[in-house]
Amino acid sequence: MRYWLMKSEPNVYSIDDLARQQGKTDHWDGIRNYQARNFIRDDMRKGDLAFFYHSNCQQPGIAGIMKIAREAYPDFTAFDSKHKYHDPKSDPEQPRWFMVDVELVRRFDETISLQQLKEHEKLKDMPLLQRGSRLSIMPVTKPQWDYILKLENS
DNA sequence: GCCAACGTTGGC
DNA sequence: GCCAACGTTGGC
Repeated sequence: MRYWLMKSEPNVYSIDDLARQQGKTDHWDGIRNYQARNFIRDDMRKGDLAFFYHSNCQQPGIAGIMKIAREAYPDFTAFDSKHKYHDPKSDPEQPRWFMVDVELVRRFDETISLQQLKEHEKLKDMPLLQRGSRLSIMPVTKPQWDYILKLENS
């Protein structure tokens, strides 16, 4: 079982939006980066856990936990010419982009802020904290995962 | 809104 | 295959 961190801009799609979905489950669309795609397509498995990270907002940080509810399948928004995530280079015969389904496990009472994460030497190797890193889907090691969970109530 | 860092595109 | 130009990301 693996652990992940998945970024989303809350003004586009927040953890509250996920909480409002039927069964608190939704597809995670719009990944248009090859490294991120490879992670979800090749390495994510049903039952893996992921942090929901809010990016590009007033308080960037980890807002809660999700579970991977369905493994990778073609991102159908790429096929829709009217969709903002449309990519003419992806077609149903040879899909370029993939998505998974996620299910909300729980929201944190308070977001674990990026600033807070930066304060911990134990987390300094996370891709999230690397200078200039823009990766939107990234693996989290078990020690990192456990360490971050302990920050929740500190 | 600014801007540094990064990924992608496309001419050559 | 190089690399300049461009678009995007995301913290601040």
